[in-house]
Amino acid sequence: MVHLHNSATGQIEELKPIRDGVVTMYVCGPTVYDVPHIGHGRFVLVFDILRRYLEHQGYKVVHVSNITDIDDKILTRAVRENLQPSEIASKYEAVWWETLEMLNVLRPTSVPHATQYIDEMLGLIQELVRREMAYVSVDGVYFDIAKVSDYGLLAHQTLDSLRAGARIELNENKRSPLDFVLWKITHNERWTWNSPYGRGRPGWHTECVVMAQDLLGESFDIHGGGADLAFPHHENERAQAISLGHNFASIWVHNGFIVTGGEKMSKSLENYVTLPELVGGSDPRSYRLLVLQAHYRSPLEVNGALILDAARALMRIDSAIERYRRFANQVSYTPQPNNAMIEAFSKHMDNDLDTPSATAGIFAAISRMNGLFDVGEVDQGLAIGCGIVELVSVLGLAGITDDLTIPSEVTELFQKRELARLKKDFQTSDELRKELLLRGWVVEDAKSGGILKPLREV
RNA sequence: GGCGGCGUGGCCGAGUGGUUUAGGCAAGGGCCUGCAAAGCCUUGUACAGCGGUUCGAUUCCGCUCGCCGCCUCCA
Repeated sequence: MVHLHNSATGQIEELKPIRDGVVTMYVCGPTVYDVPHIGHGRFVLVFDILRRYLEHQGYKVVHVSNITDIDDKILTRAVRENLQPSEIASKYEAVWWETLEMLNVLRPTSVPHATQYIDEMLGLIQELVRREMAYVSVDGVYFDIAKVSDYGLLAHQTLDSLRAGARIELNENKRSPLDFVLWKITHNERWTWNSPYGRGRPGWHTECVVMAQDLLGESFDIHGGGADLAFPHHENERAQAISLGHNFASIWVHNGFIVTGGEKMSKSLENYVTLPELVGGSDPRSYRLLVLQAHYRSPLEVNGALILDAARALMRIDSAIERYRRFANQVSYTPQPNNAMIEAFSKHMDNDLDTPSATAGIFAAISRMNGLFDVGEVDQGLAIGCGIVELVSVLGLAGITDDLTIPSEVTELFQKRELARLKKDFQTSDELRKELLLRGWVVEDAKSGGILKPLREV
């Protein structure tokens, strides 16, 4: 049974899908006005891992993640780059998907765009106004948070303490500083839509409510995003949905931040690193492993040295899997995974996605498998190795170069070296080994003969 | 000011009232090897400080110090 921490209750709760066998999950996606940074990478990886695990457990996962393609930041950027806002959005959305592909992140099952939902948003706003949950002011339509009795649920604060701490500029047009805009009336701006309230554009908090409910229904299982989205974004989404009498999300899942030098990574500081920079410089799986080795709700330190550490750890996984395959090719049966290890893995993952323990289990299994192969216990080693392959794949860590082809000149050089080595002509064999290394191939001499492996740069 | 979290061995990072105190990387030693690589074995005796509860606390409680996040756009 999968259990997850619910930000709404502060408790770890059992995931009880509304529909048997199907998990409906909405994850707040990016506003596409710039290249994604490693913070985006974390939330994407965390929810990708959750999804892969749920699918491994036999659930069908309906995974919706939006693209916010209308926002003040996009407009600002459009001016700066001298492009249309829609051009900015599609440009950075393209970068977004390219980067996620490098990270081996599964595409959501649906990717709604805010601009495709303007009519639906207006419909929701009108309904909120009709129910007197929202009011029309001179510069827009505002949601009246005082009408929601448990406003502050996700912030874990009372209305009074939220009010006391509010740092929002006073706005004469709002009844409470915490009221948020549903429809922003803007004249003389190029990217606006008609509405009963005047030309303008929707507020950010409305789009996710509309899109989530359109694609997942009035109630769904998981709503996720970064920890900073809990308040006010998710609070405000929830306020709108429950104002319509809907249950909305059952479990709210929020991931922790990326920190560098102990501080939250942000654009205003110099600790800002873009995702393409990070994953482009080395094996993109390194970042995924780093994310896996910390709990998703903890802050996570990321820097170049740690990425290198993870890359080395990845080599351990890869060479273990290569070793498993060599042994698997020598037996006449198809190995089956060791059950105990799969069960232990699931037990950890079921416990609020305890990926640190789950990955530790994989590394422990690698040691065991190697030990078994070392002493000739091939069958037991294969069962464990088979489990390793399965679990590594569940976590999205499977190597990209699994089915590698060896160029014929490399094979030739390798065979020459084997011969030289058999003749104990170590000088020649060492030269050939160097030659192969220059071509990107490593030779390891085992008892049974040389093994050719692609060179992995760290 | 309000709310929440954290301080673990060289680094990252889990976890737990006491049996073997994860895991990764790095470091030392050993085995294997023509050399290497990979692998295996092994060492490090960590839990901010001060009190309290307890037979026993890193783990529970209190206080102190330090750090961080949210309360505004933000993954």
